[in-house]
Amino acid sequence: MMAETRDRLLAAGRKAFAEKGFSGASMDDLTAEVGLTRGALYHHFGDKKGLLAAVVAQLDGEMAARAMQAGESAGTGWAALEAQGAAYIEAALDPEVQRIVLLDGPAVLGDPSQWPSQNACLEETRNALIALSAQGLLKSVDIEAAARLLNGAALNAALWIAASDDPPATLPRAQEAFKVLASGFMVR
Amino acid sequence: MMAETRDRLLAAGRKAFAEKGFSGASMDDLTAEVGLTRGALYHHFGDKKGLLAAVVAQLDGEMAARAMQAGESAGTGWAALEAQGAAYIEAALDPEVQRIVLLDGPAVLGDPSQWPSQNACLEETRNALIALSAQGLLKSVDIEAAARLLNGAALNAALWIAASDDPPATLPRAQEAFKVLASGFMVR
DNA sequence: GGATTGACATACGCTGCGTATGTCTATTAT
DNA sequence: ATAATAGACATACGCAGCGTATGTCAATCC
Repeated sequence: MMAETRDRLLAAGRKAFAEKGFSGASMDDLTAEVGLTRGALYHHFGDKKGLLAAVVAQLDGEMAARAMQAGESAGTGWAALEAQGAAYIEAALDPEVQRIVLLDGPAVLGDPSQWPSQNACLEETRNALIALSAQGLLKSVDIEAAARLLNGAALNAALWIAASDDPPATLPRAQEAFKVLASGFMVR
Repeated sequence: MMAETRDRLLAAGRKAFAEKGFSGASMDDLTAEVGLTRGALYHHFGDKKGLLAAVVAQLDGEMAARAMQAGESAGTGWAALEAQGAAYIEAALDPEVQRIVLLDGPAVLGDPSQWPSQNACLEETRNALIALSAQGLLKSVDIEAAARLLNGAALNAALWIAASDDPPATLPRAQEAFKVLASGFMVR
């Protein structure tokens, strides 16, 4: 019963934050939509930010799962990183992800790498780079820095795509450029 | 007289937004600090978002000026882009820039490329890439996409650096990695 | 010299958050 | 079995903060 209430609030929060943004979402409306009051919300999540953090963690997990799957099915080596980046860009095209994880999340909760959810996507990128390094396919660069830059590039690409006139047409442009850019880390 | 009032409000907004974030900044407090009331603010900027937009435009202009100067003094060719990127990363280390332009700005005003201030830094990067392309030093990539990715990488690097334990030590790691990454766009 | 516009201040209402308090149910202890 | 306690919510309250409507005063235009 209690876990179900939490889930309902989480789902309502996800919807409201995606549609109206963090500051635009009313906790009164949000809770009423699932037949509850603010009392339940503050009991489970502490405050408005707490709910956002929970929603972000959920979305982050889903994104990482997709990226990991994409990386695995692309086999090993350099193709895995490229596939992962492409998947990340695609995931970030989701309006929910965009608004909640990429825009409001950092503004309200601070730098993503400090989140308890520990930015699972960044972790994925790091792992891929480590694997490449072990295979001798990577230039000698700072892994952490490289992962950061790649992630940032992909993230910004997604923002660009979503705001563009024709997202479906922009997507491949970004993904192609990402591959070329990432090749900067490749041994020649 | 009137321009001076506007400037005072702008300065107060810049300070308040930097220190307390957008939602944390009170328009009452902010205006009182320069001996005015909210009436003046709404007269000059329309609403709270209007003030933020004006502050962002100001900061954006300053950043672009610094990046351009760095690019010019680095001479021509590939070094210019690298210097520009490094300057961008450094500029983004400023807490004011960080909080206002990189965090709250996108969350409140939406994608930076849609801002009236037209993200001057992105423009700089684009120009540098065009110059490189004309010199035949650039792989055949989508210029717009490339500029986006480079900018995103630099931006995220800045966020990482600022949140790190030892920013001064992290800075060179990021800048070095940026150079390596950017070389992905270089003809071999 | 009256009318109009611009540059602010003042007053008001409403939304919305967080907290304090109340109620009911389900355990746990005795 | 019942008393006590803790958990899961709802209700009630206070307060900050935004936007708007209205008022005032000076400058300018006709």
